[in-house]
Formats: sequence, C-alpha cells, structure tokens
Amino acid sequence: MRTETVENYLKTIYNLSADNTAVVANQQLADKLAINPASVTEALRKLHELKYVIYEKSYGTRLTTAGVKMALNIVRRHRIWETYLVKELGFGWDEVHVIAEELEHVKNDKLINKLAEILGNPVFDPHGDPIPDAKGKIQKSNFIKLSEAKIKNNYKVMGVTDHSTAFLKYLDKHHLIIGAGIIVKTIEEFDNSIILVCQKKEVNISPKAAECIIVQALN
Amino acid sequence: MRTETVENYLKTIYNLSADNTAVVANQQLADKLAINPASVTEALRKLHELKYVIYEKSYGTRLTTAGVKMALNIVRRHRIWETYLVKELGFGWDEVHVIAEELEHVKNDKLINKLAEILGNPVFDPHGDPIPDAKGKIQKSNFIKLSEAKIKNNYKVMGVTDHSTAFLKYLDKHHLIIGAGIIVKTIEEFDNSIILVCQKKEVNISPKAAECIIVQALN
DNA sequence: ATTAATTTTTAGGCATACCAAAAATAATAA
DNA sequence: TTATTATTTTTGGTATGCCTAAAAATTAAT
Repeated sequence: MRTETVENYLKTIYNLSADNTAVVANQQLADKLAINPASVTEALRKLHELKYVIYEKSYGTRLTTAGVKMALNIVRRHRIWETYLVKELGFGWDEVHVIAEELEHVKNDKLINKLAEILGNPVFDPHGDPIPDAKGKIQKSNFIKLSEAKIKNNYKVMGVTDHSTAFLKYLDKHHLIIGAGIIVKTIEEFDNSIILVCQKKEVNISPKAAECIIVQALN
Repeated sequence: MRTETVENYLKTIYNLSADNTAVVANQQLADKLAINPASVTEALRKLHELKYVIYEKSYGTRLTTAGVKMALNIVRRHRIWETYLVKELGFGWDEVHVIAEELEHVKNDKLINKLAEILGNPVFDPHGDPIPDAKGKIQKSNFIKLSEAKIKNNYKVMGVTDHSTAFLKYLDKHHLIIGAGIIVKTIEEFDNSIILVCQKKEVNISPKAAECIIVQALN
C-alpha cells in the first residue's frame, strides 16, 4: 500500500474513534474519505495484514499500538503545520486545513520538530486540537462540547470539531474565536438552540453548531 | 495521469533539456527518474496526448508552451522551498533537496508566494539555481562551468549542477560555497584537473567535479 | 419472530504506473 | 557497407486503489 493511503486511513480511523476509545465502522470511514464502502473493506483487510489495525469482519476496526503510533505522528504533522501556517505565515484558521492535508504527508521529522521549536512547542493547534509531542504524548483536557454546557455558566472557547471553511467563517462572524469567553444565557426548550453572550453580544447557536464547539468551564 | 507523476516528468524534462533548448532522450529520463525505459515511452505518449510535450517516436521529446509553464511552476516551488529551508529553518544546503522533492508537490500558490515574500523574492536558490518568479520569468545569467574556466582568471562560485549530499559536503570541506572567490592556477595537461586557490588554500578539482561547479568571471 | 432497512462483503472491472523480455530502430565502428 | 552495439518500442504482466452491482450478513422495526 502507498504510504499516503495508509496515512490517510490511519489518521481517519484515529479521529473517528475518539482517541482510539471506540471501534470504527466501515460506513464512517467511507463517508469521511469519500470512498466506496467496498473499497474500505478491501483497504482494511490489507491494513490488518500490515498489523496497523485490528479489523473484525462485520464488527468494526480499531488501531493497533503500531497504528496509533503512526496515526499520532500524522496528526502531529498536520497540527504543527496548521499552527505554523497561522502563526508564522499569516494564514486564517479557516484556510489552513486543506493545505495541511497535503503538507502532513511530507515525511521528515527534523522538519516538523524544527517548526515546533520555532512555535515554542505548542500543545494546541489553531482549532484547539491537541498536538502530540515528538513521542506521541498528548495533552489531556477536561473540555466539553458547547451542547453539554449548563445554563448561566461561564465558559471559554477551546476548539472546534468541524474544520470546514464555512463553519469557521461563521464562528469568526460571531467572534467565537479560540479563547473567547462566553456565558450561556438560555437553552431553548423546543429546539435546544443555545443563546449565549460573547463580547457583550447575544448569539443564537443551533444545536448542530453547539456540537462542534469545544469549551472549558470557568470557575 | 496523477499530477505528481506529470509534475515529476515535466520537471525532469525541463532540467535535462537545459531550459528547453535541447531535445531529451528516453534513456536520460529513465536514468534520472530511475524508471524502466518502457515506462518512459508509455508516459511520454500520454504527456503528448495531454499536450504537455511534443514527443516524436525514436527521436526525442521537448516541452510545449503549456509544459514549460507547468515545469517552471514546479521548479519555482522546489527552489523557493529549498531557500526557505536553508534561510529560515536552518537546514544545510546539502540536505534540502530531498525534502523539497516532496514539498514541491504541495499545490498552493498563496503559500509559495508568501514564502517568497518572506525571503525577499530571491532570484537564486542555495545551489545557485535561478528561481522563476510567479509569472515564470527567469533570471538570465552569463555563468559558465568551472571546467570552461581559463587559467589565471578570477571567478566567483555561483552554483552547482549536482545536488547530491556527497558532492555538496565535498564542496563545503574545501570552502567552495556559493559566493566564494577563486583563482584558477593551473590546469593539468594530462587529466584536465584544475588547481585553484580558494580562501588562500590550494585545491585540486577533478574534471568531473569541475563540470558541476558554476562560476562567474570577475573583472 | 419475521420483515424491512441498513451495512458489509463478494465478485468482476477499470485505469494508473510500473516491470521484464523480445522486437524494431538508430547509431557507431570495423 | 555491413556488423555490432545501444536505444527505443512493443508485448504481455503485475500490484494498487478505486468502482458498480449483487449477495450476504447484521441491525432495527413491526
């Protein structure tokens, strides 16, 4: 298998399994990779032979230790590049994902470590996702989704789980950038939309959007 | 055809044809790309169909206008990255070629132009090769190979045509870095090796090495 | 517990990008 | 000019990574 193919599968499995705590279904992979389910079955069998995943027919897939290691490496490369593009090269947080998707496949540890060093070995990328260190160690956090937030509580925006340009631009518009403080005012009973205050302005967040915003409780 | 394949063929044809002044033979391509000649024939027929090259059976290949345009773009990406790696990230000139070989395929003009801007839009890369500008315009120069240099004349090292780590390290050892001034002392009659003075030290250069060093006449 | 819907797998195909070996063509030397 | 050598092309294969359509297995609904 081509390394780029392997890397894309492992990275996607890692992301879909929520840090390898859950098993991933073929369908999920097919959707994320925009690939036919039949092709996914085929690829997983090969990845199983290569000892990167444990793939059980009609049940699901999870990464082996070797698979996690490789996945963390790709995730690191992706997130270091995203951070570098934003912090050092002046790109917006909504445009770096696509570029990092290509840069992440450039295989040279010295390069990534050099970039990380210049950035001061950051632990979170511009979307609030944790960056594994050179050994694959990842920062644990007690963040929750905005959709799980409680009324009248204070939170700080820590990240997003959707990296699409459209969503990030939408957040920018409402000043919901990383680090922004927010207060949950009310949660609508009939549709679960969240009314919050950010930068002294009231914002109405749909349940779908609230699922994609990661926050940390304050106080 | 995969874009990466196309890019590698066009770039190599460009480099081998000395700025598209000469026709390139299949064998040359096969050697440079480390690919079977049969595969080269096949690829060239496709590139011809795609209008990137004019390929005449059993004669040779040259780039079309579209082919040159694409080749210059790849060459630009490669050389900008090499310069950035050396100037901004602290890599040695002997280790950047391999990395740039991968980075050159990341397709994002804004990124390359941003890097170029940071570097002050350089016109030559760390090996002395000219960097095409965003429009494909390339700096003309009157440089010659060291092998064509005349006795007792002064020259300045401007570049190399061999990018192998081994060769570049060899040059470093003799202080033959870009910008270094040299005086050709003698040219051995029987084997054409060149004895020159660089940094007040005498150095003996083999004809093969002299073929790979680009110099500019001074005075 | 059946039926219905969904997911997964199998089977058969296709394009890409390579290869080795043989045949055709061109270049070089005797 | 002919013979020898080198290069190029043809022919017939292979592995990869995708696809569609249909079958099989699993899951959900009645």
